[in-house]
Amino acid sequence: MKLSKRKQQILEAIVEVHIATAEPVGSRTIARKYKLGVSPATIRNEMADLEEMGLIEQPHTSAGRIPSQQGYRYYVDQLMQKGSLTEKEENLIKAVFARQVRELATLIQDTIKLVTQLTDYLVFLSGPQLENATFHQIRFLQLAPQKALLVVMAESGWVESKVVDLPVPVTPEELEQITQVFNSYFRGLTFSQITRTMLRGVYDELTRKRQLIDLTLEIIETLLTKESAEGLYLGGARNILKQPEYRDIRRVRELLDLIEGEEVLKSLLMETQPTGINVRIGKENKFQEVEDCSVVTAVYTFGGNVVGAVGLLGPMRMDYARAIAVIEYITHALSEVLTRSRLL
Amino acid sequence: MKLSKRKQQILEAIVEVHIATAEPVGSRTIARKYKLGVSPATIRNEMADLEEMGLIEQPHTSAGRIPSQQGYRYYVDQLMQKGSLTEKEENLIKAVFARQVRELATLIQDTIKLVTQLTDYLVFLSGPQLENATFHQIRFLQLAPQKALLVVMAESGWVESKVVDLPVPVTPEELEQITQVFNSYFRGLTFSQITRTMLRGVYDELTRKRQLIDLTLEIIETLLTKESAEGLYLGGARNILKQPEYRDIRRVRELLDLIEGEEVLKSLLMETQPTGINVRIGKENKFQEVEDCSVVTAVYTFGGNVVGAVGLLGPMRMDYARAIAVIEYITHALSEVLTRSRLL
DNA sequence: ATTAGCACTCTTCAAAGAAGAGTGCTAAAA
DNA sequence: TTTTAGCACTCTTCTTTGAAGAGTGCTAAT
Repeated sequence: MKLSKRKQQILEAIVEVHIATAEPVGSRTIARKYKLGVSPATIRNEMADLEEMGLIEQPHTSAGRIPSQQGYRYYVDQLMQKGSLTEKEENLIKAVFARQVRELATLIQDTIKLVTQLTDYLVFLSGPQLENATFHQIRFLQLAPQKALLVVMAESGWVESKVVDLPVPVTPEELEQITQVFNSYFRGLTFSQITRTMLRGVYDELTRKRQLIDLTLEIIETLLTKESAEGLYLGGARNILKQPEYRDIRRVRELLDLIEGEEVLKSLLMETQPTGINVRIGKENKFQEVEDCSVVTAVYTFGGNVVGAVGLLGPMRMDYARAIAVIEYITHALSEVLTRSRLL
Repeated sequence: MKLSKRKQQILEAIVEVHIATAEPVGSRTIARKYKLGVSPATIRNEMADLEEMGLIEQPHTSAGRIPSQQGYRYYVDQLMQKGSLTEKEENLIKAVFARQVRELATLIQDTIKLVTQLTDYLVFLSGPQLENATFHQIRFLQLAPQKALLVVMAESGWVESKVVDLPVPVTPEELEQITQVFNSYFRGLTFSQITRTMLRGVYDELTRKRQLIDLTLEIIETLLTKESAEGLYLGGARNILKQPEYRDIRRVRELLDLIEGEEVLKSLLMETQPTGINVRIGKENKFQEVEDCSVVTAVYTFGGNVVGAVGLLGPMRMDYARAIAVIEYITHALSEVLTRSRLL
């Protein structure tokens, strides 16, 4: 779709003013705020054209115009200036991520909180998936005749374990045999090649030399409070109520349904393309539940592999430039911290 | 506070009708629905008395009456008939709890969902605390010169483990030494006596005899997706919007603040008295944030010890009889399942 | 002690009107 | 041919008004 320079300017003005005010934008407002050197009447003519092209629409006969879904799309693809964070904001992010990271769950919660502070949208994040990690080995630690601890290790250094209630009494030799089988068969494969689901990372902080007893004590403590690395993490639900779109309680209800349902948000993260920032506007989303919302997502990585995604959900009238800038910065920072701290 | 039989009947009528309708209750309504054998005028006189005693109040000069906080309290303590679940509802609960429980997290989520279906209030639940469990032993499994898996066991059978990055290279003998120290010093003490925090349970299902390899595979899978046993679990936020009290977006905002804040809800669960059902009405709650809400909580147990609590939060105009019945039934059922399935 | 009757108060709802914003069209100007 | 001033018209929003309804408190009669 080709637009004259002036039509572009007018469309941009409509989108930007509407994003800022949540109100329909009239020809006078544009003439006043953006000095295009033409009168409102001329702008009106152009607006009639833009409406015919489907880029803007009129809520009712005598209101200003609001961008249509396609209008937003054109804006995002062609007109929008790349946004950036203030130095202060970047420093805030760096400060949070510079802290020594003990627990993956803490890191994720901190990230959510951070994004919550930086935007007024719903923040959602999928915990690291380990599908593409490489199996290293398993080990058994027998605890009782019918009870053992199974330890799973990935080549990256990730280790996880779980108690197994054995169906029958088993000798150490039998356990050893199973271990052999696994380790010879699976070494070097990714977990997704072995099973299908794959999550959870473990790591621990370094402490001083001779304080091994203290350390052990501390480990017991953190062990007992450790949190999941799977599933969906959320924040900012309260923020989104600031948006005038959510003045109607029904919209809020739909939003809470979405949040409690989880599946849609998970799918949105799953579908995220690994390259760049994904922007889905209105009905571009496959899910009916979010067809009047927009979603900005991007993946984050560990050692170059995609392991999860972060998303923002807001009204179509979202500040795309800012949302994109925040998601971009955060996913990069998160990838870096994750890789650096070897939490996976 | 002594009330005549008739005043009691009138107060009960006001509370019950108001709970059902969310509207102020007038003298005529009471005369019509409850056959007290007196005219509206008489009821009006009694209502004037009840108002003077602080049990009911008038939103404005010419509206009906609504119960005051003290009115609800009197109702809950003196007038309310004990509620009960329908057979169908009890069967639903039994059906859910009869399923083989693999994961503690799943059990908790199921419980929340259940209560969400049974009431229209916010459901919140604290995961099992293990403070009062008894330490049994620890074990180390060395994974690398500076890396080991620490396994912690409680006498109840609970086991948890975590990878430890050792600050310096350690010999197996040194690890053995530390193990000895811990096991001799701490055996028989509760975790709260040893450290302060204490959570997380692990268990696994029994499978068939020779399928150890399959089992191991499955364990890897579930291990990688295991979830936290700590913290606060929530549900039913969407439900509570059905309450007319939450037609105002500001109330919803406060509610979301409460949910995202978590601290207040956690405190409410912490403060729950171990005996019976706790009902806190309006300002009886210490927290300003919930001073126009009511909270019904009760603890659940494992092997006789209190390990967590379940709560319902709703408007003061809550159906107390039902809320209490649900919480009572659920906490008992949960305690029983937990103990039976040895998840802790 | 109870009740019928009634004046009074307050809320809620709908209708009506005024104000304001913005458009589209026409005819004139550039 | 493009732009613009002018103006009638439409639609929303806000305020006012008035009527209807619910419920009370008081008084006097039962």
